[in-house]
Amino acid sequence: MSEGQRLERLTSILRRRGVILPSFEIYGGVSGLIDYGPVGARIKRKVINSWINHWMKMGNVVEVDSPTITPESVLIASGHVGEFNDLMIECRSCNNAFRADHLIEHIHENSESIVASEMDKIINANSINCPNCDELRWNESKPMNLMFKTGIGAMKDQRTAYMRPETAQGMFMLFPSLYRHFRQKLPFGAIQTGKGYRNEISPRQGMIRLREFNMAELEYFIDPENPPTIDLSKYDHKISMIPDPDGEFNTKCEISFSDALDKGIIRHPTVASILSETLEFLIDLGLDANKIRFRQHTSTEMAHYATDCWDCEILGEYGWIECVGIANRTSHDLQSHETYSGVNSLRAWRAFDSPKIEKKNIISPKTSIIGPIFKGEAGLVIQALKEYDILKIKELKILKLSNGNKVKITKEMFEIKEIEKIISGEWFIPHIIEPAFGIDRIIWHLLDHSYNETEKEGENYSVMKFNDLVCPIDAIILPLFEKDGMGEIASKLTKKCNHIDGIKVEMDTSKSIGRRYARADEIGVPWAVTVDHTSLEDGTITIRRRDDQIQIRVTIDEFLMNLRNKTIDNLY
RNA sequence: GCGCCUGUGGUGAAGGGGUUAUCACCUGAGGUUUCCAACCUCAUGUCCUGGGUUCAAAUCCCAGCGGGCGCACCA
Repeated sequence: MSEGQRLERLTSILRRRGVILPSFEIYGGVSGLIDYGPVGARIKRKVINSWINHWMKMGNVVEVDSPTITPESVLIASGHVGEFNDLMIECRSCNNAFRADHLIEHIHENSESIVASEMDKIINANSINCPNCDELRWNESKPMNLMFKTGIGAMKDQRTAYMRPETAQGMFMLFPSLYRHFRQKLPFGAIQTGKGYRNEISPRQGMIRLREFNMAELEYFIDPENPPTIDLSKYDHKISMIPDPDGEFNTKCEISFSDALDKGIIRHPTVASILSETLEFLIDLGLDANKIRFRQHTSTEMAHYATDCWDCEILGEYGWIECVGIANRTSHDLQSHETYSGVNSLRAWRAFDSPKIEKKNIISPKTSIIGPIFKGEAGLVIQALKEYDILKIKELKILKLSNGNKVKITKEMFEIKEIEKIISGEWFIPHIIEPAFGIDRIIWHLLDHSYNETEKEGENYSVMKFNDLVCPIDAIILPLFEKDGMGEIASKLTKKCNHIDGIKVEMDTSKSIGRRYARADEIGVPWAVTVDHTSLEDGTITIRRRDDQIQIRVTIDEFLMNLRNKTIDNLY
């Protein structure tokens, strides 16, 4: 079998067996949109469930669910409206396209905020030639909107909105509610799975770059001064890491998470623990640990606010692909939502170990004297006195009130008092460590790593080696023949299996037994149960293990019990 | 977005102006068969879409849509 075609053979199977298919195909299809068919949707569901269960195990993590339609203001604050509206410009002589702001960044301070018409003027006035062919023949620059725009409300007066480009904003919006839910104690996390939308210029590479995609994100809110430490010893073996090439450790290495943290390659303890949790999740799903690596962003690649970013990359038919991005987003997101919205509820309280006692002098107006003298204006006088600079109070003779009037002040009207203020803590904006998972990319690599091509009696033979966590069908029931009552036993057994929570079983009666095994292997069914003549006599069935084709004979009850407990392996 | 290549049953392919479009596998029905893609009979199903050229288009031309690769973009 030639290596170059493995990708094509795999995609053929995925289509034929209803795993992944192009969407809207009878109308010609739409690039960047895919369907999960009957088999694929089941895999996707199980991957997402595993993901949710994995993070829920932390104990201080809850799931939330927010709208995909997001008002423009939210995305202005998050920076998406700015970032995702870059101007593109095209060279008429060589047809290359460039980001217009990149062409003029050396001559313009704020190159990202220029409108299209002004951009064209600047480029032509400064004779910026095409970096590729050195000609000065540009088309007009056009904004390239990477978000799907929509409007809330049916008539005019619509409020501009976009389909969310990430689920994270929903979690940020819910911070006040999360903070209350967790009894105002950090750290805690919120997870969300769901669709995200990016109107990619050119979706490529099958399901790697989609316009509508499944994402799963955890926002882990922490106190930057008391970052939580999590046990890193779970994964003590060596991990492939590519640290920031501009950093101190600039060579690819095999190192454990705890060593990488000790050496300062990973710059934050919580980031280290999230990296380790991420790896554990991927390996549990069945991805090949040797095809997973962590790559640190260079400082230029990183968003300006982030301090430590890692990509978890997985190797497959398309090379190394980023499947998870893990970032220390610091206080940036909550901070900018506070700034843009004007609220101050996106904060947490940090109690000091012992309350701080602050002593200070204040101006204390003597109201019993001021009142009779100034009558109606007394309130304003008291106010103005309190706000007066205490260092200059001794020279004070004429005081200007907020209504513009000036009044004469004498020493009898106030006194300087020393007061004690007990400060037991402070408000601060929590920092956020965020792992963002591209579920479709992970599923692709799961399919890729699970897909095994072998030969059986001279013929190509395909097996998907899924584990219990992700297999679309837990077992297939096969009556050897559909006569003498074998079919009936099989139907009853199928029904019983499907009544077990979380178990999905199918029956297959058509064609020879070998063909049915092959069909089941192709979509990764781990167990094939055969009802044969012996079953008619003593109620036993045979179980065939997909990965080594070894068969054992057990009673139906034994099978059911072990299927429920996922312990069939123990019968061997 | 641009350039090059490309699109034929569910899958993979042949056919490159001329009757009713071919093949393999798959799928369905029946038969046969005592556990790894067996066999027999029958059946379903296709020229991406829209224009144009022509007496005649799956075939040639143009556009759109989809796919692959490169550039660019994105992460």
